[in-house]
Amino acid sequence: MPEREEVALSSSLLLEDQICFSLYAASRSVTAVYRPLLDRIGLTYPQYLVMLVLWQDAPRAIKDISAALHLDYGTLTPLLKRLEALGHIERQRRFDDERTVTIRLTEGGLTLRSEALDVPIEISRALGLSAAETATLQGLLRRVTASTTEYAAGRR
Amino acid sequence: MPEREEVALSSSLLLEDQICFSLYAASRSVTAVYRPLLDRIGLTYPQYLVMLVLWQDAPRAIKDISAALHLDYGTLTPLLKRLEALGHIERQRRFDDERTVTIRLTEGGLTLRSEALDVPIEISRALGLSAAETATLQGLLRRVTASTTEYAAGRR
DNA sequence: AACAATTAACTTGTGCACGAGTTAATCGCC
DNA sequence: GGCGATTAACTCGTGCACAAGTTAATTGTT
Repeated sequence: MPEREEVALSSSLLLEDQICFSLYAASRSVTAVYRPLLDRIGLTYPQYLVMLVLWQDAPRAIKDISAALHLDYGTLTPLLKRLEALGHIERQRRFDDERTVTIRLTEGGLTLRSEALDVPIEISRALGLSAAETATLQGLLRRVTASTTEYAAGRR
Repeated sequence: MPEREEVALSSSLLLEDQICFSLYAASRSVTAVYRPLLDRIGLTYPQYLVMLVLWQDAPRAIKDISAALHLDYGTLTPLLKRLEALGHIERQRRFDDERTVTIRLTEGGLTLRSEALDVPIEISRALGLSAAETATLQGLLRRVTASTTEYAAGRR
């Protein structure tokens, strides 16, 4: 077979062998399921994630939202301004530390939560996994995130 | 406990319960590991995916690249123009069907492959999973992609 | 042969992600 | 108490993703 090159087993460059591609494809495909559901309440997927963080515990500093979602200010600052324009949140400088901006939920932002309650149900249906499989997947994904985060930190 | 609302078990809005977030976080974290590796050969991660597709089988129509990566023309057209500007690919209208644009590898695009050979090795090291775990993860991710794709198609 | 429908690719506009550089407030240290 | 270092947030520029609309070539139907 002269037209097929010999490569080391663990270094295949075939697309379907790359875990990264499965991850990337799955992530985009799941986000695509969220889109029409979130359209109904007027949020994008990253905006929904920020609201999840705030519904869990608000008011919070932007720094804390950043840490929870692993997103930097360059992403969050404009996103939070859009959420503010939508009337879901308010930003406020802290008295005792003028560097910090605190994000609080408005009345509207709080009541939006009840409209989002059925989103996770619909999503878990779309994933088509059993509870056990979901748990396995989540465990593996968390380990991947932890390993790669540490790996990246080690190269800094 | 009056300050903690009662919610149905399967519809938690807690961030850490959302599989989607684990998926989103893992995908971005893995891409972050690729970034410095791909910087060395001057590619972004999506550009690298396109090159993987082409190294596997070129020349190909843009339509085929789109199908392989589940990316639409709005993403691919400018990306391919950048790869062309880098000298890795060439675009060419097909004689027998003037609608189709065929993408072929240049000499430079072909030799780039050898420089990319050690990327997957480094990545699999960074993931920190055994071969068996990697296989399990990939299997679950593929099922998620298949289920969600079908689910989205059913709502069209 | 004529023409409606489909198809491949492109364009435009919006919203992430992220790197790099900037600003202003606070902290640490002498 | 003063001053360099750090920190929180912002800004700017690039490159995806994706929806929606456009264009030109091809196909299918009569």
